[in-house]
Amino acid sequence: MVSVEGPEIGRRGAYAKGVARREEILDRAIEVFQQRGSHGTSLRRIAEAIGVSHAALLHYFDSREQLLVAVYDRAARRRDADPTFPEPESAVDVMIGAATANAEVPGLVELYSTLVAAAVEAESVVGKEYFSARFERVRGELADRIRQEQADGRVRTDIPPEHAAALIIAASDGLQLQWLLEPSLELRATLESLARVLSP
Amino acid sequence: MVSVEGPEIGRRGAYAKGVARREEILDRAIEVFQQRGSHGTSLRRIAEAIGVSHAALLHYFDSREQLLVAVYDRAARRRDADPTFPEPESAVDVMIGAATANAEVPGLVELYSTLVAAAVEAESVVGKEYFSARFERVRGELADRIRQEQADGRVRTDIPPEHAAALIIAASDGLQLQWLLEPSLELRATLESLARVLSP
DNA sequence: GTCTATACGTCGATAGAC
DNA sequence: GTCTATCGACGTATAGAC
Repeated sequence: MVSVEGPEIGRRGAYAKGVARREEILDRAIEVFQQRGSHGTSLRRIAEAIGVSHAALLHYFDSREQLLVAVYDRAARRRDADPTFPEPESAVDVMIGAATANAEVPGLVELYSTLVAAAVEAESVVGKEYFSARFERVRGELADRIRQEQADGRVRTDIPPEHAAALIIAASDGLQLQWLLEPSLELRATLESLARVLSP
Repeated sequence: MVSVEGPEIGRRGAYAKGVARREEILDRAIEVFQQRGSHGTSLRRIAEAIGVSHAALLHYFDSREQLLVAVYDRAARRRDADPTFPEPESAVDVMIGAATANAEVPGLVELYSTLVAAAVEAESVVGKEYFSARFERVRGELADRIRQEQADGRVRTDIPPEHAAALIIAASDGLQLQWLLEPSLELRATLESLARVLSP
């Protein structure tokens, strides 16, 4: 899982449909995923937890996948906006911060993994668009940071910034998966080892 | 996706049920996934492609998930046994070889991603067991290799072998996901950059 | 705009006949 | 060993109440 903003998901027009109610639903849905992960999160069960019919959810979202992406997007924005979060000092710190924050909400990491896996399938439209854009944006931002850090002599210069960016994201995502299956894995320390080999 | 062997999946007893027929089914199913990825691979559609009823598949496999894991396992064993595969020179080469071989069968990478994502969910029993064991085994094997390479002065010694092993797997898996969403990503070159920063 | 009711087709899984 | 029949749950779609 990975940080950063972008245009909001699944809002058809600026004020199409009840924005407040929509966000209320997303907030309730976030709680559901925090509690249950991706298990038992059919449209019908989410609707039940919120206290509406499943058809009501489809009044605000075109499909289950769009709802799930919107849930993840809102949860990610909220985390990125968290003021208690220390400003990261380096590109790797960005991912260490995000990954260790995620470690406290495994349900949302599950949601992220599920959605990315679904996004690579041919029939995924919303997810493919969202995560393609997200990966590209985060890679670009990290690459910019790394370029600057290389200029400052804080990162080795024998690796292209784009490679370093893609590797940092991949390591973070991949390690979180391994950690979900084996919680004794040293998530933070392993990412710090990556930071070490990237420094000159 | 990642290499290496282990005990076979979902075989109840040594010669329980028709082993030959079972393997026949798996081979046909591998073709289905190579062609369609994970899309359109319900039990019923796989059964249709093979020419049997979906209930017949459940005669050989306890559940759809078990079938899928067995399909992936068989495909992975076959690739690992491929004699045209050059013997890897280093731990990172192991993953570079596997990742670039996978690049020719995106359908099986999709299957892998889907299964790992499903394995982290609470209701997954077969998948959780299989991929936990697989990750642990591959981490152990890579860590052994890296320990040796550190002793030989071919890998920097300021990173614990276990961290390097987990990072190499994570980078390989995570990059394959990014590559599926953005095929212009330089999969092989990026992994080679990882090899470079790991060398002294 | 918000929502319920309802129906359609598909899914994984099970039971039992041949 | 393989089938058909059937089950409950699912995502999606539509009609229409308020």
